[in-house]
Amino acid sequence: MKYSKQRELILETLRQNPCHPTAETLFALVRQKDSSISLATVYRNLNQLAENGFIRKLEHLDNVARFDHNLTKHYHFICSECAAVMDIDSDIATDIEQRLAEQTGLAVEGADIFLRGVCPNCLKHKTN
Amino acid sequence: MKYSKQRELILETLRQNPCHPTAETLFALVRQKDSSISLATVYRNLNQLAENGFIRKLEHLDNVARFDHNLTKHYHFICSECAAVMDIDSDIATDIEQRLAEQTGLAVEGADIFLRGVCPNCLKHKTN
DNA sequence: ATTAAAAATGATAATCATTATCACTTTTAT
DNA sequence: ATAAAAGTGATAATGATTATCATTTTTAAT
Repeated sequence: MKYSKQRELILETLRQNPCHPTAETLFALVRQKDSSISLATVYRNLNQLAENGFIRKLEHLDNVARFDHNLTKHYHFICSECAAVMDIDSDIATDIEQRLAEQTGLAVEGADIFLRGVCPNCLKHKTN
Repeated sequence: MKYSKQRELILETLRQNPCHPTAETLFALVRQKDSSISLATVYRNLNQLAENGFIRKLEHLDNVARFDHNLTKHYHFICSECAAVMDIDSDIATDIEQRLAEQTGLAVEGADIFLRGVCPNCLKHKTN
């Protein structure tokens, strides 16, 4: 992977916005700093950064891919009202991969846990 | 929801094919019984059946929606080689929703757990 | 049984996130 | 300094899904 200033800007912007943004959201943010950057470049670099382990691609939260700068083991909570994403500590399901491997003999590579619900902010504003 | 013979055929076909098929796969299967059924009808009815709780829509396994006739609480394992989907008993992560609610105070509505790995069949055929 | 409104269908166009293409530019190892 | 490799911007293509719409089917009331 050769250096590019666009990629550096994209990574920096993701790290400054730990809200699990989509490629489109990041594109808008990055455009503020580099008005000529292309959407294709954002997509390309986000995928490449994820493939090389610099960021995490969350493909299955939404129907859009979201990107996460946080590489530590954790899961995600998505608000069914506002679609905000929160990190959830991995100790809510300890050793789930190991347990599955033991119980079933399957070759488990990883686990993704997505929790759905209403975030505190939306709960506060709900009338019903 | 008014009766339709197309919807009945779609539901019946899904129940006979518990392999978590996509809409396209079901379309091909259903076409064998009703050669004039439309792809739009398959999509429409699968969504409607899921909305009404007759089936489950698995939107976040793949980048395609898959449909599950099994309404009991369970999670999924997807093979990274062949994309086959297996049901995983929910006791691998007991009370995960309740634990999260207690630990964080979040209003948890549900949990989806996706396990990734290699299925027994692919493992057998892997050379490396 | 008849009928009229509501819902469903089939065909196909539209949408939307993402990827592919390609001429041109930047990076980097020599 | 330079040439190959990799990256970029613009835009076309893709593919799953949804929307549209004229026609048909279902269903509840007469």
